[in-house]
Amino acid sequence: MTEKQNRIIEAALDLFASQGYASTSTRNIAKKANVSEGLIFRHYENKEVLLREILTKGYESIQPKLYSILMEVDPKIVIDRVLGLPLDLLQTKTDYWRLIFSIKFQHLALYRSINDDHKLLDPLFEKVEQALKELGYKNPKKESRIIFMFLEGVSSHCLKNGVGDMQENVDYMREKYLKESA
Amino acid sequence: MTEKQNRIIEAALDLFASQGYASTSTRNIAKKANVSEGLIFRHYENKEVLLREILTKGYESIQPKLYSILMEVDPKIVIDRVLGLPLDLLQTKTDYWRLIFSIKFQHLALYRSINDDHKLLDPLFEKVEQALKELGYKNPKKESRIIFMFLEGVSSHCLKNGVGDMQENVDYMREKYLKESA
DNA sequence: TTTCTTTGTAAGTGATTACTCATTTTGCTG
DNA sequence: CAGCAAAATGAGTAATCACTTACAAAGAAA
Repeated sequence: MTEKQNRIIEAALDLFASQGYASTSTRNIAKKANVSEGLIFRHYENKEVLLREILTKGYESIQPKLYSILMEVDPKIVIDRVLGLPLDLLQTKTDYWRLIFSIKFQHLALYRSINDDHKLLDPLFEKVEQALKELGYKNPKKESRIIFMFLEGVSSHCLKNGVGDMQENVDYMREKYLKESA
Repeated sequence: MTEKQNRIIEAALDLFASQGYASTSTRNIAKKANVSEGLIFRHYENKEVLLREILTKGYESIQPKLYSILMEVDPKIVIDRVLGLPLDLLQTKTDYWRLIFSIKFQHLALYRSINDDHKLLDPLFEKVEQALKELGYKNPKKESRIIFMFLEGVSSHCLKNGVGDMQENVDYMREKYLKESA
């Protein structure tokens, strides 16, 4: 990876995340990265390949976090960590997380083909289900679904309205699921 | 509203929802609506005005549902109806609902200016909070936030993966909040 | 130095974009 | 029927799009 290649990736991620993939021109990416437009196509076959490269790199950058949760044995810590994920990713990987959400709705076919490669949250789902089971929940599968729908909602909400006081709500969710095991 | 005007609105909603606003050309809208491209600009100043018109009409079409919930006095029915909203809107107003979600992330400024005009779910939030209070919940505000994050997650999830067995999860949520008032 | 490959640029390409405009058709009113 | 305004068209516009191509630096190995 040359330095200019890095600048292209960073500029494209920034623009894709803030304006959307379709509304971002390769011309503007080149301008922001301070390289010639032709260089983009030397390194990346076309605009979509560039997007896939960005998504793959983004996924790789958050994988350690997912993996460390999957290795956790204490069920309470599993729940605690999973509930903290959206706000964590939102603050440390803002652009990547925003890009993921915008791709979902406007380039569904593309999103699915990418999601087949790196299934982001699927393994976590089973992990949470198992953790809830160990904590004595009667319906671990359905409780797990509720938690994941809640987390998807938190991500979606914060991306458009900002984080605000969402930490409080996540903490309340933590109390709910960790103190009153039922 | 002429008939051709209606065809333009319908074609544009269909294409905006399935391909995204930015990737949909006025040329294709005209072709799908079977009208000349110029006619679009006779009725709508530009592409963005057309989008706003679509969003306003969509909002008006779901307003009766929101209003009937706001008029409901039985707190249990309020919760029940609100929890049913996403799957209801997803099946009866699919394109509009998909469009709303896609606009959120890729045209945030536009979405905010629209959301200022017709605040979709804000009044419902207070209604749910009040209902939970009446049902004896100790933290009605935070429980209400959980419900709305859950609903946003359900909408988001179903738009990309289909409804699937989501009805079960919504029903489980109903049980949770209606049977064990706490 | 010579040769070769990689990295990079600048000026293009045809296709497509949102939008305009001159003109014609349509439908209504007196 | 005449007269007129609104509805509708289709051929335009300049600008922008993703992408190509011809060519120049730059670096490494001989």
